[in-house]
Amino acid sequence: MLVFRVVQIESLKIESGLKDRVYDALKSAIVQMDIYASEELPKLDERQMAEQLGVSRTPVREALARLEHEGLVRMVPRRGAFVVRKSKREIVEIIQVWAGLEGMAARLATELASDKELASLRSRFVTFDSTDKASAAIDEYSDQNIRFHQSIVELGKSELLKSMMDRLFIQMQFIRRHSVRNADRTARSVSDHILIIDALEARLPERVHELVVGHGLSLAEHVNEHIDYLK
Amino acid sequence: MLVFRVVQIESLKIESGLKDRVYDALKSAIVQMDIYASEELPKLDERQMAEQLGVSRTPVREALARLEHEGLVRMVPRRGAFVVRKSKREIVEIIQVWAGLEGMAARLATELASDKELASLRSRFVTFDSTDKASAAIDEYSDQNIRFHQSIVELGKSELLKSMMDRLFIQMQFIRRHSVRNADRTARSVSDHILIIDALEARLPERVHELVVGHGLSLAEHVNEHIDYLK
DNA sequence: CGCGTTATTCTGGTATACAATATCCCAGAA
DNA sequence: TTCTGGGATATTGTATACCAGAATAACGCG
Repeated sequence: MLVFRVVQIESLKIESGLKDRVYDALKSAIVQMDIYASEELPKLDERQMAEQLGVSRTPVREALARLEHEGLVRMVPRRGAFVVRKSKREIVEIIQVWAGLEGMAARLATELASDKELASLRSRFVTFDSTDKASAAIDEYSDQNIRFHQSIVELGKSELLKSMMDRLFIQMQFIRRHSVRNADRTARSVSDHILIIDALEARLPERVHELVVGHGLSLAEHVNEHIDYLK
Repeated sequence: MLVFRVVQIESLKIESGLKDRVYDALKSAIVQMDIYASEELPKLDERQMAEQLGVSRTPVREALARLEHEGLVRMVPRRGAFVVRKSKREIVEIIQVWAGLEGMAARLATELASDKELASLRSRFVTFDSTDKASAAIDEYSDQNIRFHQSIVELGKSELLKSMMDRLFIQMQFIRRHSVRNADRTARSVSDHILIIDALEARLPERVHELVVGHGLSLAEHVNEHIDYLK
């Protein structure tokens, strides 16, 4: 049985230690990698990475452990760390969970978001795309799309919700780069967004929840049916 | 003559390293602690714990890092690791997220659960409580209640969903021990469960989703209004 | 006698050393 | 020539050593 000493905690200072910088470096490196390009899984060498970053293996291992917990990396005992390649099923699960969480965020937003915030949401996302969706910048629309969903999360005003969705979002980055830019889906997406904003302004929690979840699940279904480069 | 079958070793290999055992030991120790009993936060001393467990500090630190990531422990740079005490707001957020995920699980279950599984769900959870809810075992009902919700999660058949809810569940353990056993809530809970099972059997995704979410959120509200020992 | 300053100690963060084991290559036999 | 087995090598897992900063105690000054 473990015995713990008891102390009083006073200040909670937040310093970004070495391991955090290593973590950030590794994460961005991993996200940048094109996982689905080669057949072989890239292996992450601790020594090599430590040397490249100019630190010892210790913070590298801590960073890898965090990345493993977030699902970006798999550490096999005595074998090393590997970047994980998600199966289609796993990707679909991620999107489904995302949908559930975003739905809850939107639901909470009907109680917690101010009129001003909702007005801002509408002005930022409705005026822009609906007019010239067919024009040029599909990438720009894609960014806009992401910002819309992240705004929804913000309006839910739940730190936990936000942090969990951030973690899932990292995983979705992989897919986003490859995701088909489907004009049909884009159009439907825009109209869905309008419906969602309407329901938010009408303060209808159940309806918003259902709209957001349905919107998210349609993406899951689309990925499940049309994305074939995933095993 | 002996013939050996060729097996896939990777899936069978269950090597629990030293850090995993340390992790399990720490987690159970922390969960057992009564966090809200004393005013002071227990501090976790790395050296002391390493000595008690007969290992070096390294695996202890790795275990602490994992626990921090799961939200049970907070590591303050150069100050040490502390068991976290959740604020009421954080508890409410946990329950809300839980509700969102469980709702999604139930929704998925309307497509993925077999008739047999749903029948089993009904037989296990309806017959039992509705008759003698006022009788004796409130604790037993509480366990039954948990099993019901975990069954819902299982039926969603999403590993990700399950793992995320397991993590949240650990956090809720703290609260559960203190949670008020309210007869009124218990009664409503039972009838809610019946409605949920009905909707599952009717394969109505939106309705099940809404029922489960509503059920979960009612707990969040209850905690928010009636639990005062949380700061 | 009390408060502020400084010195010591204690603890966590990082680096490094050691041990265990998986991988790889080559030699020898079928 | 190919397959198997054993050893060399490389890499991870764990332990220990060292360093920096914070908590604490001791000391001196008002």
